[in-house]
Amino acid sequence: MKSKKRVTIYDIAQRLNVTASTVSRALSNNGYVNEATKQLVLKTAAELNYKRNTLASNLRMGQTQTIGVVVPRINQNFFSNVIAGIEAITYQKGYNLIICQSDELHEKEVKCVNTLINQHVDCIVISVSADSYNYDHLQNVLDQGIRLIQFDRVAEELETLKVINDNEQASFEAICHLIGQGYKKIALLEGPQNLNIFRQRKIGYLRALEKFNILVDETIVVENAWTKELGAEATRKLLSLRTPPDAIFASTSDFSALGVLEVATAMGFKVPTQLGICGYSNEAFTEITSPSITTIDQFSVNMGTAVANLYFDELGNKDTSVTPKTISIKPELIVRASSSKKSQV
Amino acid sequence: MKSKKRVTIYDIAQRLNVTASTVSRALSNNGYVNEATKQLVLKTAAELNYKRNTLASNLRMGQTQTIGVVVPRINQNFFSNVIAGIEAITYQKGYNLIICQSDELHEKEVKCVNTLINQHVDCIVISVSADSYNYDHLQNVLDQGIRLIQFDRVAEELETLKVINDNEQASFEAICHLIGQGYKKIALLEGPQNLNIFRQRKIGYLRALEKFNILVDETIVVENAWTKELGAEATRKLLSLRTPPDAIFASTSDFSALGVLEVATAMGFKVPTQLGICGYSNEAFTEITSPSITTIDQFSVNMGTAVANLYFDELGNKDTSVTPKTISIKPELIVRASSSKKSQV
DNA sequence: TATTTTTCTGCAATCGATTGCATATTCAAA
DNA sequence: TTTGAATATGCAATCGATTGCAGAAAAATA
Repeated sequence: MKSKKRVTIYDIAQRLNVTASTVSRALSNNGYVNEATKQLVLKTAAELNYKRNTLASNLRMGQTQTIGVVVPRINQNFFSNVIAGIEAITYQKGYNLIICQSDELHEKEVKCVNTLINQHVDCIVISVSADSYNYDHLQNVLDQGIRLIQFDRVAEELETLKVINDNEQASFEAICHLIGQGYKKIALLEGPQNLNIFRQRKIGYLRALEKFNILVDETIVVENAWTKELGAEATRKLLSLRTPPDAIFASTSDFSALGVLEVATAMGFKVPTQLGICGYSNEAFTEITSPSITTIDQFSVNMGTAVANLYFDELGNKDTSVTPKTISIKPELIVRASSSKKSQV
Repeated sequence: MKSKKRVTIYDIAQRLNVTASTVSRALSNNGYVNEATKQLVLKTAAELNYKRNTLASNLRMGQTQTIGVVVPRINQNFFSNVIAGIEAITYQKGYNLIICQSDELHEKEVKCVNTLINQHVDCIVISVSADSYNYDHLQNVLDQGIRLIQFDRVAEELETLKVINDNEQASFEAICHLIGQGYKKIALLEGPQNLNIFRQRKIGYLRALEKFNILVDETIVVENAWTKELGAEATRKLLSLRTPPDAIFASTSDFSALGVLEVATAMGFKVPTQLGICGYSNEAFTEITSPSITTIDQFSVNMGTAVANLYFDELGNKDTSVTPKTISIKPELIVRASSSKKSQV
């Protein structure tokens, strides 16, 4: 029942007493074809409900008009937005998207990348998983002559096109803002330091402290606090210190910041008067918590369009090697109630 | 620079002085191959960094181990969760996912489906766009011998496998709950009625009213209020009525419910005492608004796994036609503060 | 030892679309 | 009318992997 034989160009050719070559030329608008013949072919193709077999075509042409995307989690806001951004552009160009998710696992990421290579995608777009410990698989992509674009979480040592956020600057500005609001002792919830984004955010934090001659207090810098639960746990400890911090920068995510807010409220700390909070990512919910949470917008959809445009502008059909290039998108600090001590007073 | 020639089975064959047939058999573990030869092939393949060309393989084999997914919006929570669910299963089975987004546009949806057909995906999984006005393109999928599974928003008249939520029942229960809490005049914010899900939710609403002998008041049934803005606008009107409703069921989405909440609060209506609110979808933010919003959880990730499992269990490699079958997932009413009048008093 | 069975490998066709080259036809310029 | 260019179409190879068939070699059985 299933495999009703698909219609091919040979079927059309036979019916019109021409060869497949002619049909192919008519359909692809390539080379000389008599206008009348062409119309006939088109008409017959429509009648027979012909659909081009992209597999065959791609095999012959040596390219697939397909871009493979590997992200840690498809259903994480930031990534699904980036994907949507990529899609907006690739769709216009008639490109397809194969989406893989690494689940933050290096092993799975490697498998995904290999599958994409096997699929002969024209380009692989990736944001690496949190536990990446080497980038051989990405080097491999390059070796196979496949374009590679990294975004957000990137392996800095690989010479590829990259689209990143200026995490350091954003983080720096966030801390400056907190200091400007009068907070004196600012804790940092940091993410896995093997990821560039978290390293950069920490650097921004340190740079801001330095600027204001504040000594770094390692006891209020908490590692790996990047979920709501971990953020909550860290906060419980921080606020139980003899001299607790008066602000917490959840540099990992807004979820973490939410954990901070909930625990702080539960422990009777008034936000923002007794405790300032700043998150990262501008998740939708940050606007509607009470108080609303100060955070950093990453322009995720734009990041996606930037990635796609980069491909078409820089790599597209060019056959030459490409000079590595990094596009940096400036995130925006969004000041909300959770860190507005001055305006509150 | 770019097109470093990829290694093929012929390269391996040449090096070992055998034919491609042997190499193919060795690599695919198919048919007779001398163990020693096989090991040699495997070793050489690894050395040369050989990657199978899936295009060629798929063309020859007539199937792609790929499933195409079409959703209205990739970066909409519900859909990205379903996709994540699908991915979890398909990944285990070694299948690939091509993701398309219809942007709620019928025309684009048709194009996406056609692309997927051209790509010879083994199965298309779709949730139709809001402005679908016919389903020829889906019939076409079937005609091409491609499996089709619909989920959530389905074209009921098409005889395919379907995975849906029991929207009617969920809606019914939500209204019963509101009535049970003492709300007497319950407004409905409804979605586009060409979509099954919104029709069903309305039916559930009507059925619940009927059960309690409440007459339907058409003036408090608002069409197409499925964004936050539209929900807000509708609420502004509803609450300005001479006798405003004392509860609003935003059957379209939690965003709409959020709009309701914001406007109600702004207009000085106390939630839940003066106005009960119930949303739909259990978006993350519903838990952290104040008051938190009563809503309905759709088990979106499960829906994805159900879809994928359905494919492998029912369609997989079977060559027969399939009896249409509908899997209905029971959503769960999550009662929160926004509708808990009794417990408040 | 003769015969059958099993294992191994190669040949060549196949999947469907594309394209360089060759041939044939048309049309226009000389 | 002759010549050259432009137009139309066909032939056959190609992309890379798979597989039915056939022959050869090895192993098992009579």
